[in-house]
Amino acid sequence: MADPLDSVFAALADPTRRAILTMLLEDDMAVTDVAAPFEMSLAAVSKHLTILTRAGLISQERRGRVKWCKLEPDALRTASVWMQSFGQFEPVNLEAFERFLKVELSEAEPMETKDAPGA
Amino acid sequence: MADPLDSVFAALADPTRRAILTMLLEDDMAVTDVAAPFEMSLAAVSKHLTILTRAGLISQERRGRVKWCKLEPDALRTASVWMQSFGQFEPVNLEAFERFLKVELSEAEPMETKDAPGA
DNA sequence: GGCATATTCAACCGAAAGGTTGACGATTGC
DNA sequence: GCAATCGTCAACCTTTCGGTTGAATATGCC
Repeated sequence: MADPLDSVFAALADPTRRAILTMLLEDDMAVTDVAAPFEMSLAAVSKHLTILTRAGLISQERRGRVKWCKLEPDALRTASVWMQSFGQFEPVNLEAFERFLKVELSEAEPMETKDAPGA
Repeated sequence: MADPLDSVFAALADPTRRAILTMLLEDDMAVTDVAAPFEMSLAAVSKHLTILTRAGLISQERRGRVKWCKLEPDALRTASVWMQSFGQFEPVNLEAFERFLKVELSEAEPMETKDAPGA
């Protein structure tokens, strides 16, 4: 996987890993505490954390016998920027991009879902 | 995969599919033309297009024996909003966007020098 | 030292991803 | 009508993914 976007998007594709990122948004956490809310084993969560780390989405720092997990938003920014480029069709129109962002951020709360493009 | 974010991010995790989306950014294309620049078989590309369709990232419309593929950016927006509402980082900065465009567009070029489908 | 705690490793498993090939159903054009 | 074109389907293969379990490796505590 040469392209970092590969690993970032692959990491984001799993609901458990997205939930972990959301948890880490509030605070840094130890591995055991990250694992607590999930039904799966600790080892499974540990694997998820490895995947998130390799994607650059989190960092892990060991202090004593506890490993602390910390959100690393930079990797998310890269992917976000990539996706933004599809939001508007004039690739170099930064004004449109700016307008788009304003609308986007103000609508950040209601996550509407759309499907069935067949229409 | 209940959550639409699952399928959207999973679709974006593959470099072939991201390349397809970039191609469709310029114009709607027939399946055969989409497949032309890639080394893999037509059937493989057809599968990728099915995945993109199920994620809602593109739509496919059959006219005669040709099936046209069209970008559907709305699905991307859902994922984008998720990342924005998530990010502690300041709203995507325009410099990063500009830098991204330069890199992305210069990388997209050699792929299309083959037969320039849909140009 | 000895034991509990924190985390990973290793081996294994079933399912899904991503690719191939060959056959097949439509559609078009001569 | 028949052959070429467009695209998918079906079967198959290999690799990766996401999970399990049990053992192993630190580390902290008394």
